[in-house]
Amino acid sequence: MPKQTFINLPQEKKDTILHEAMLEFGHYGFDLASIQRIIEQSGISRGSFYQYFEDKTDIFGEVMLEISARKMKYLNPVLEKKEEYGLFELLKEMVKKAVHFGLEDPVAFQIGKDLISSKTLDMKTFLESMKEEVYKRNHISPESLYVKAIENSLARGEISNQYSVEVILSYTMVLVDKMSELYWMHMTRQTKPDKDDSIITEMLSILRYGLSSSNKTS
Amino acid sequence: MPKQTFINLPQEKKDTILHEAMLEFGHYGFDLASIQRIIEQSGISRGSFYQYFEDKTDIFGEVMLEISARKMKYLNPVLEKKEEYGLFELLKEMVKKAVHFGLEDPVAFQIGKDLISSKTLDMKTFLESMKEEVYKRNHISPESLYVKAIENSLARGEISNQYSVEVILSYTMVLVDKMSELYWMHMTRQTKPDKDDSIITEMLSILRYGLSSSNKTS
DNA sequence: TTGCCATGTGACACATCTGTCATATGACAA
DNA sequence: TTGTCATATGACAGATGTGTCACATGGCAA
Repeated sequence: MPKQTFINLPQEKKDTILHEAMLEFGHYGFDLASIQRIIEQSGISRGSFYQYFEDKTDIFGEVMLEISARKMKYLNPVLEKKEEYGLFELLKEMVKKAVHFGLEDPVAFQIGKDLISSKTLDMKTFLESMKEEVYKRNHISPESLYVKAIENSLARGEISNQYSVEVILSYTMVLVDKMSELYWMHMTRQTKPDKDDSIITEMLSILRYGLSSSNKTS
Repeated sequence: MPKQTFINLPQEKKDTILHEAMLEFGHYGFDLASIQRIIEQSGISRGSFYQYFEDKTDIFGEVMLEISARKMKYLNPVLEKKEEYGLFELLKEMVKKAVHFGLEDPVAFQIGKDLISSKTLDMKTFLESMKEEVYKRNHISPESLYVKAIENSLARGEISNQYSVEVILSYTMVLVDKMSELYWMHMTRQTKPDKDDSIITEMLSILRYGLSSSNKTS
């Protein structure tokens, strides 16, 4: 957690520092990110930095919280209606919102995407507790979200009960990632308007048929 | 490429150095790996190291080639019969072999698994050319392998032609990763014998039904 | 034996980074 | 005005890392 000194800072200064830190972490990843460069870019002195934060991990945590807060703004409209969605609609909406977040806030997006791979031993446990914190703040986790949607769809008979929820969940989560990646590539390469989500539709229809009850008797 | 001096070395010494380098890269990843530690562990001097290799990238490349050579030993039995397999059998065999490789050569496995995430800018292009090199040496690439299998299965009517090959390929490759991960976790946590591949079977059957022609008319 | 050449060695120069500390600044209260 | 306290600063110590270079060693050929 940042020190009180940082919290007391005028919002503008806080924003600058966090922004520069985001750029640094996004560009170099955690391990290679340099406090040196962050303070140079932010225009604060070395001494000040250590009066704001304990160390690199500390500011990194703050950056992660900021990013997750921003991302939640995009996801919340979907989450609020989560009871209404079946699994497939939920997946589609989540993918679209995640990518829209990336398009409109690329700096934040970049970090969340592939910063998750540090080799510092302490880092893995730190990231785990980070996730816990984020889930706690937002009263939600991907697992609980998707498990609920899966159970809903099971109850509705949209999904065959021949598969275990664990396997469906794994399947689901890995597809979310892949669909996001493909949709992202599609959205960033095309100059076309926003509307073409045919890639998501196509991948989801494979999933839908794969999980459909009709297989049960085949 | 390593210098001639390294190539001239007695095999035992070469093995020691590459082994220690593998441990180092596996433990710390490329960015945080230290030549210092590699030479300490290998018992060679700093000067010698630079007479063997240009720099860290150089020895890393050699390590990657060694790993891919080892992995190919596991995959080759499958690849030799690739024409005989349909997509689903091929996927199953590839996953099983990849995990068996991991079980029997964990050090090598670890590096291949998640070392692919360096942030050094040059690194991304380096890794790309590395892959090219490996594919060239083995006259194969995952893409070509799976595309062929998909086309075979399409020809046999096992797969509906309502989906594009690109989407099926994406689907396939991401599932290979996930199935490997799950099967790996299963194999490393259980003390049970080797035989239980039910997780793979379950995930593949979702894929099989998802891609099956019968959906076409539904 | 002598001389040559491939190989081995570690001290060294230079760079980068982190975290600390003595000191400066500036605002506000007494 | 003066004293106090939060904040700001950058020089500094200490760690770690890379790549080089002048010199040592040891085997082999003449």
